[in-house]
Amino acid sequence: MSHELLGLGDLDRIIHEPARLLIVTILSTVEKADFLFLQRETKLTKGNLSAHLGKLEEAGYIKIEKTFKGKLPLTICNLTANGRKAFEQYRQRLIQFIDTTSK
Amino acid sequence: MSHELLGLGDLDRIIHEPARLLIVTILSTVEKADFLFLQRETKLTKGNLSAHLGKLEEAGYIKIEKTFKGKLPLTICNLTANGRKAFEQYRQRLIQFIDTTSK
DNA sequence: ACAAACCAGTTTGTGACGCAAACCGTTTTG
DNA sequence: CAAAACGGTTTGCGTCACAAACTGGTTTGT
Repeated sequence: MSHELLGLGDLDRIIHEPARLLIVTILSTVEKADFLFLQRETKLTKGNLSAHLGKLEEAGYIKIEKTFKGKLPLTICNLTANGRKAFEQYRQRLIQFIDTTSK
Repeated sequence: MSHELLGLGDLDRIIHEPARLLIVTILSTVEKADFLFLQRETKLTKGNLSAHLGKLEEAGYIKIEKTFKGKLPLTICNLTANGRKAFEQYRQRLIQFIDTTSK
């Protein structure tokens, strides 16, 4: 078993964090989600969710659009092309890991 | 997609850390490994490796045996039953995640 | 009309963590 | 007998995840 092959060394830490992996996974199925929807689905606190969204945006993995629904603020997120690519690559690494460790 | 099903909420953080995942994966194939062997395989610094081994031991996932090879200290590690179980459970969660996200 | 409660988030504080550099006691080498 | 090497451990530091506190605005109650 080559440990280079395991590819664990260069796992994307942005996506590796479980809370963010969950967010990204959700976004990968839905192409638009507002803050409160994400909060309900992830069960994260607002503060926590806000921070993770900030990191994902800063990494260029999601786009955050701030608008209004009536008079209330509304934050809408969607995966960018880079985000989708990073997610897919992360999944591939997991698959590779699982595959390598199952023999 | 139920996010409960993704099981990302209760990923074992001890094992989730890539460096430790690598260590545990190696130990799962070898049933005994000394410090320097692990260092060569993981390419971690000594300090880093020492700290991670400490956490794994504290978690009850590995047993650390300190002996001597001739006159030099020799640290030998092996996975405990709990460690093996935790590793297998972690792999199962990854498999479940991959499976859930591939449809 | 004015306070109290609510909404949709952001900022702050804190404890834990990952990492490498510095260190330590011992042993071999020049 | 210095000095470098061995086999690690401890320290220091920047970063992070998390929840509590806060903010700016809106609705509700009286």
